[in-house]
Amino acid sequence: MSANKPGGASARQGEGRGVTPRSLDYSTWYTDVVTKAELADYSPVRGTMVIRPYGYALWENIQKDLDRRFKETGHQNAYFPLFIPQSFLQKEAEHVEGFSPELAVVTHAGGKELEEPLVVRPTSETIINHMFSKWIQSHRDLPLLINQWANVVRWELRPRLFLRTTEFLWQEGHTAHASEPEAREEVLRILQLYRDFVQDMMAIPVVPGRKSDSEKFAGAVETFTIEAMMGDKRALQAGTSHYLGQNFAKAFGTQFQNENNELDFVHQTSWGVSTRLVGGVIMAHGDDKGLRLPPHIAPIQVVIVPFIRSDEDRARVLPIIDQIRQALPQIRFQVDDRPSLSPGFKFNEWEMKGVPLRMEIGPRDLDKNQIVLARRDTGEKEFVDLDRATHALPDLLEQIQAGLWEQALAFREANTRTVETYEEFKAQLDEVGGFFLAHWDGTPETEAKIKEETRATIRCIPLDSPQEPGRCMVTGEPSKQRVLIARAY
RNA sequence: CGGGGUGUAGCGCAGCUUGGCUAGCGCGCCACGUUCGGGACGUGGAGGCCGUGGGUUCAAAUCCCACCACCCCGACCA
Repeated sequence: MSANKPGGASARQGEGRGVTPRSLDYSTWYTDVVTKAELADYSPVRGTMVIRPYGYALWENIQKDLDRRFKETGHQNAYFPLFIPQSFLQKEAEHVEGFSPELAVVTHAGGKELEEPLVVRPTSETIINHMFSKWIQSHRDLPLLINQWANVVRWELRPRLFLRTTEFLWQEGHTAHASEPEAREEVLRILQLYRDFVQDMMAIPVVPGRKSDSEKFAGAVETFTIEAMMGDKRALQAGTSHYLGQNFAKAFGTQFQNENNELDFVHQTSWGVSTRLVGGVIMAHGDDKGLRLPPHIAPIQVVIVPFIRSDEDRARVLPIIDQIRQALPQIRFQVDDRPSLSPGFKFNEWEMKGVPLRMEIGPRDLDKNQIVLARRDTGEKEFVDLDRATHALPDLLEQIQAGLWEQALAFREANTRTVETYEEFKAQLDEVGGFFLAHWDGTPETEAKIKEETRATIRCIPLDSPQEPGRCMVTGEPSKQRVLIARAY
């Protein structure tokens, strides 16, 4: 039976109340979760999406915490324009080569053809350097630590909700420093910041590492990455931090006078995470009932479903709810008192939306002076004495945060293998998939061969794995360290 | 760009092979009532340029041609 006939995978999409099971069709499961949890919806222009209020609230929570971390490390927010003169892109050779194929270009405006076409920014290194070159004169102007929250456009060939949309939201940090060591320190500081954020807030374990030359950012000297494992065992690049060296500084003349009265080019970094993180949290934690959100970033942490059948019930139940909410102002509550829907319907809906904790309360509970708490991560229900509720709720949220982390970590560990030979690698990749730690001779030729033959890529050269002499699994040439290889999004 | 599909009510689909009745079904939506501790039920109701343009025909959702859009798989990528 072909995939698009009735009964095939895509025919199931959107059907019924639940989502397509992950085991049946992971890709359709993902799309189902995004649309049914009301995170996003398709927009009329190919590859673009509308981020719906619930999805946007999730992004805002991500933004809020990251923004705080950026500011704590001395960065300031600014905003640079969407339009960039086409000639700017062409000033840095690798940059233009890397981005040309995916640019959206404005050629007409105000009813006339433009003198010079404008590129809709795919990233802002060029326009920011243009400005930096005006703002920086002295070593006293450095370091310059700028971040911007923005939308960017990349005309990707194969879009996918949140993971790769034509237009996406992100933050891009751009910094200029007086020396290479200082800039490199910044690159790793941000990588660590990203790692802490994704692990502590999103409960997704990541492998920090350096990208191979062929995988690095167009125009960078070195690119660092955090790589996460998704529920189908594929890798997701969750954030990148680039050491740009003096490449852009030289292209744009971003110079300063140092303490020795010499003119020098600044050393730069850039780094970003995007709305792709939302896709990451879906695929790292979601199950066949839908989304499972880590409490630290969940727009709604506790949904309260009251059982109310009469005014008398209402008079008993609502004050208790108010009391609990007032006692816990730090928790994000939502009370679902929609009268026309049955409790079962509500339970399923909030499970689809991944709310970490559900609190049930009705006359029957109040008779016993208790409430019911149901965890989204384990599905467990427990009865809690009313007077213990204000302690139980925050405790449980932390347990759920930790529980999701433990599950994701255990899953990654169980699906990460060290392999010695290319045959072993290929067999295991097809049979079980996942992350592979293997020796590589460091050449682009071998890297290309692996990619060509297996569709897996070298995700990174991990930073925190030990130096360990070995032989490349493909060529047998010497290698100093194992690298992380996987199929990726 | 290559391969595979799909466009019919808000969503999911049937109808097309073999042209013809008032274009159906499920879910959702609206009103009222009964329900409500794991996806409730009854009654009544609203909602359609059948993707777009052209052609064939007495007659087109249905046949022919062209176009457009979107989805899935690959190459590019945060």
